[in-house]
Amino acid sequence: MQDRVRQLNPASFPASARYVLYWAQMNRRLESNHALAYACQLSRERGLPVLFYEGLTCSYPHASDRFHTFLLEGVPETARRLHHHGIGYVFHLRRRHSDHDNALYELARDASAVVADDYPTFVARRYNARVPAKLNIPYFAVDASCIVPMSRIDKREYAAYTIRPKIRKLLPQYLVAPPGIKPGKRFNDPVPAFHTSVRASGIASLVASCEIDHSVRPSTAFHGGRVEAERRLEHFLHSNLRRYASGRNEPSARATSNLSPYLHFGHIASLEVALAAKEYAQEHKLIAGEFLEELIVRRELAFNFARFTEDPETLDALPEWALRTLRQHDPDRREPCYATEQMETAATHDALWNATQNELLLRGKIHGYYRMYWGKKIIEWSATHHDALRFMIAMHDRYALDGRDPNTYTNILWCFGLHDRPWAERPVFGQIRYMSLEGMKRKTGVDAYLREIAELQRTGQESQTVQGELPL
DNA sequence: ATCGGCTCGCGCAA
DNA sequence: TGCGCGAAGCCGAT
Repeated sequence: MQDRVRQLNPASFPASARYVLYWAQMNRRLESNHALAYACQLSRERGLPVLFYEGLTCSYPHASDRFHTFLLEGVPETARRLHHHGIGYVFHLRRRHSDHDNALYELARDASAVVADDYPTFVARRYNARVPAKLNIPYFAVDASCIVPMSRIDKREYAAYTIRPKIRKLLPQYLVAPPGIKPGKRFNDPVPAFHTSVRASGIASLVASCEIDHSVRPSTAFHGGRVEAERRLEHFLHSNLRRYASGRNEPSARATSNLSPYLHFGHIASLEVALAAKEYAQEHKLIAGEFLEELIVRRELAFNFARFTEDPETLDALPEWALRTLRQHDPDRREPCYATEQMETAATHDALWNATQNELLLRGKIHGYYRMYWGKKIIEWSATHHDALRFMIAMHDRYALDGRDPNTYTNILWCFGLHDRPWAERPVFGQIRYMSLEGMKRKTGVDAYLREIAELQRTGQESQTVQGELPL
């Protein structure tokens, strides 16, 4: 556990306190959560109960019905499970910009310590840089997101091939069930007035009452929450794991896990998914290697990148050769060259690209393989490389349920050469790897994907099954 | 249908 | 210091 815990301020424990406070910034689950387990460990050592705090504000960029709905859909189940374990729960919904935004500090006043997520992007990164110094109680950040703790890799890795042997070597030590949730005492205090009770039937009206962007509708495909995450994992294991290796780069086969939104919102842990996939593969004589490579090696490479990068949202983070070649080709003429509105509304000349953009607009996620194509074409059609990067990040921030994640930035910057190698020089891209529509047509079922997305656009409904897949 | 070249630099072996 | 090889490819030659 010590590999996962960092105290981010010099404060010591106060003489008296009412609880240990767990601040669920990213990991909103009870299961397979080293951070919550650490809060429970402290609570046992100090004979205190645990209070689980989760906040949702209207004020972060691109707050919308899509993100609010997904997050709120997880809240009733979280409340139920916490109650069952005797852990207190405060959920604070800041609906208006004028509402008070002091919940964490108010709760910390009666706390013995704060335990938060060690997470290298988005709000958690900013909070962990700012908040600990303002508290006079210990503030611990716990790595509950990676299987091999980020602290075990001591430098920024160059590519998958350099981190892979390190992870393989450490994996036996960490691919094990984490400590359980046993608080030192049951939480019995009344919850503060700013707690918001959420019922599944009330989510739509709650979302409507928030000062957020109501034009970004909830995803057609993904509902949030622990129960939904577990259901998708089961579905993946039974229906898709055996064809993952052959079908993962065939979007119309729908052979991937679709767990990235749940991993990002912390409804499920990659550790649980990995253990479940390994066990299922053993029982059913399958090979889970390719899936585990994606889930562990490449995901943790992304966390390693974000952790060791000053600002993962800029091109500065690229390797020297990529920066050099991009700089050289930035003045190249783009043909066509689209304004961002034209791309955002999926109105380019390229039907496949438009479909990937529509998938993002409607589902809130693009299939991993087509997302590379999506990004490469944005580089090809944007006035500058800087514009291309800004647009890709903005699209994920605004529409993607798996956006703002280390994986997001790594996948986007991969399109600019990160973790990749140079290739034959060409206009606009320089030595950055190029991808073509012809390649996509040759290697994937573009027509089937176009039909699927067109159907989704027409009906607003997901068609439930494809060949080889069991009903969800 | 398949193959090699494209091109840089990391990390290990020596 | 030398050498093998790498997150998803392209392209032209055969």
